[in-house]
Amino acid sequence: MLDIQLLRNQLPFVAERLATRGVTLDTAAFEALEAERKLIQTRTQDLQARRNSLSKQVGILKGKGEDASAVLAEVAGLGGELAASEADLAELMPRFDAFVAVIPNLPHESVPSGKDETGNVEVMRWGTPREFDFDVKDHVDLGSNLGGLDFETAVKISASRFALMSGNVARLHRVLAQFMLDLHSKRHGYCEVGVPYLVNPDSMFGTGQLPKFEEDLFRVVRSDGSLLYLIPTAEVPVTNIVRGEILAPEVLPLKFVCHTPCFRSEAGSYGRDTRGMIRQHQFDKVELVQIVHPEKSWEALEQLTGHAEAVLQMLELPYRKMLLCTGDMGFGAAKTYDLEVWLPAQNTYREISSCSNYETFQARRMQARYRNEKNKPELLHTLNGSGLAVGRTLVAILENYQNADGSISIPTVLRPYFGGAELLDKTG
RNA sequence: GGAGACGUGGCCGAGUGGUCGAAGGCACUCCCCUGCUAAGGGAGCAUUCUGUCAAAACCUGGAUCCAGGGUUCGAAUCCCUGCGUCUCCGCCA
Repeated sequence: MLDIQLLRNQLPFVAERLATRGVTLDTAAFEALEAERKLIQTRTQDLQARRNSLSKQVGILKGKGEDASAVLAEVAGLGGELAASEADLAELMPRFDAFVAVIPNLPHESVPSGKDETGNVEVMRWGTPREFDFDVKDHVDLGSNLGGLDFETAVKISASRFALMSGNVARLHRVLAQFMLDLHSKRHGYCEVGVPYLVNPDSMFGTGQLPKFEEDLFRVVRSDGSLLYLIPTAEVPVTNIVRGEILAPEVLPLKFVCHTPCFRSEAGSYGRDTRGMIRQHQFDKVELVQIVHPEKSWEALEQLTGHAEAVLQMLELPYRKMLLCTGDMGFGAAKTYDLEVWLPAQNTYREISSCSNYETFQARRMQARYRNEKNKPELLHTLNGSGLAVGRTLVAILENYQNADGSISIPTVLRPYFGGAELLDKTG
């Protein structure tokens, strides 16, 4: 959420920055809401002040045993007007809040302007795509050959866009997650956390999924009618750890790593990436989250992105690092790097990690603060990034490490997890 | 699932409808005193919104004692609902 004061005081500037994202801020609508708010709120508060002071007088008079009927009559006359004014305010504020809640974050000044993904800027490439002297198979064929990837059975059990992994594929998938957790917790200084996979609407609001993106979520209706949502990313439960908290500055930065399944309805993506594991309703991801001092978030973004890159580098997977342009960034992000891994079967780079600094955008929604040098509560900055998407990493390993006979060489850093083995084949 | 108890500031804890945003204690900050890592004295110490202001500070006012409703001129205090915690029983591990 944006700072209300910024909207009030620098509306043209906000509108201009949002326009770079392709978002049109209805400034006239905001000004109308703000004018109405100011009128109704000040009127309501004046009436409340009057009511409070008269009621206090009643108490004083009665305490002295004197007659309070004159004051009571006066305050009685206020009742209707006050109730009406409070009702007006109660009607207006949700509209006001709803307006502000769907305004995206302002892009950082270092973010290039652009309409869509074609405006993204390649920052660097790492590694060289391998030359194959045989026809490459895609991960679906490779996984099937290994006897461990079965989408038909997954459909029988559940629905399309789910996968059934077994044997060596399931094991490789599990090992990848464990490798990432080990790396981030032992070498990069993150605290591993285990979190609920179902979260309440407040948490979804806090990180920005609600109210605007409900259609992307799976939701669960409980017997009492209340709602829980399946997490679309561990970012939601992990970042919400600090919701409503005022942290002591010395605990910063908080760094969490968390492995969870992620559930996305993928509404609106019909027909895209229908083959294979690239786009699933459920996928595993190891997420990095940092809660930092506001002056430290930009260096933290570089650091966090580097931690995600380290996974790719250690797995020796070629990738490129993209700086997203204004038009391609997510709702709450001020700046985002995407990491894209090379997929031989698609002959292209595909997103495998997205690392963002949200500055105060999520913290304001969550009221996540720390005590600053003046001992006053001040909003934190939040960041998160995939480190990495496990399903897509599995795809990348299968495709990049495939051999002519359909077996898969095991990346060096993973071999300890396989008892030193160097090759995965059907026998697993 | 059944029965009961409870939800107050960073923590503990008082508060039985009226000047309570809230006694007292602990912790913390500042000052004084003190020659010895102790003790004593004084002061301060919730959050948030709003008005004024270019802005900040100050100041004005509103709101907040789990949440949401209700009763009342007035609610931390009474009533209802929900959520949470604890204890006992049942159930399942």
